[in-house]
Amino acid sequence: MRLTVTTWNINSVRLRIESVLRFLREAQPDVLCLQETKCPDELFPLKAFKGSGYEHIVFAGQKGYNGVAIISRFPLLTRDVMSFCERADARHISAVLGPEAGPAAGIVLHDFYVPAGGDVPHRDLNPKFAHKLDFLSELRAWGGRRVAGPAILVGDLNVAPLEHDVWSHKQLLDVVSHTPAETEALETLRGEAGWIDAARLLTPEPEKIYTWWSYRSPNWELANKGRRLDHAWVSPDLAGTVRRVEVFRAARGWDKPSDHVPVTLALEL
DNA sequence: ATGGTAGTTATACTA
Repeated sequence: MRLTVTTWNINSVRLRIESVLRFLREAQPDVLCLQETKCPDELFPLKAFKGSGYEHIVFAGQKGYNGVAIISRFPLLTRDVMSFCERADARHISAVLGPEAGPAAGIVLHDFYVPAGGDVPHRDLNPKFAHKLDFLSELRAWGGRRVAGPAILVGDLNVAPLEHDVWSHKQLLDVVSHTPAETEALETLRGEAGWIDAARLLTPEPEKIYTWWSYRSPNWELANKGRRLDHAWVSPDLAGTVRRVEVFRAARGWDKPSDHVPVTLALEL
């Protein structure tokens, strides 16, 4: 079977609910993992998904900031939420695909939203950057222990780890999301835990891949000063099943867009 | 070299 899992930082699920439904109609992934839903649980737009074919939804939100959700065609088991840095931030949710998913049953889905880290890339000057580095350290401590059995980790990791994950490696070396402190931390924790970067498995460097274009840059399409902040990783046992990683760039040009676009991982199981 | 935009929420804050 073909299993498709999309990750998308939606930057307010309520404001962009019509874009979410449009994407589901057009791309029809099996699972959609959202970040930055910016929505308290009691206000999550569950009813909007009724009748859409996506009846299995887990979410963890908070007022105003952060928030993650997994929206699935297949039943989801064992919703789990981890907290990092001793904060109540809604930055992770996981679930397991149920028996109805056939060959995909039992795959663990992790949906992450890593802190953006503010503007100044120095831990002593910027508590938000310190929080980001601490979050990555905790992710490293967690990842090494927990990857056993088939698993997929997706999300807005807010780091563009490789040289060709940004429009200009040299110009972004001191810009938060591409500093060596972040890129080395992310690559180290990924490697130690054995996660495979699915996008780079199929599209190795030096080909550029971007999934985010700043709101602050006019003419995003022409300037194309993007970064690859959104990732899809698979456990080693799934590496041989990766068939496609698609960046849905068109969504950046939709009305009232998110600054991130959907990224869809396709596995043949 | 700087400031640029967007969302939530109602004032700064986060990105």
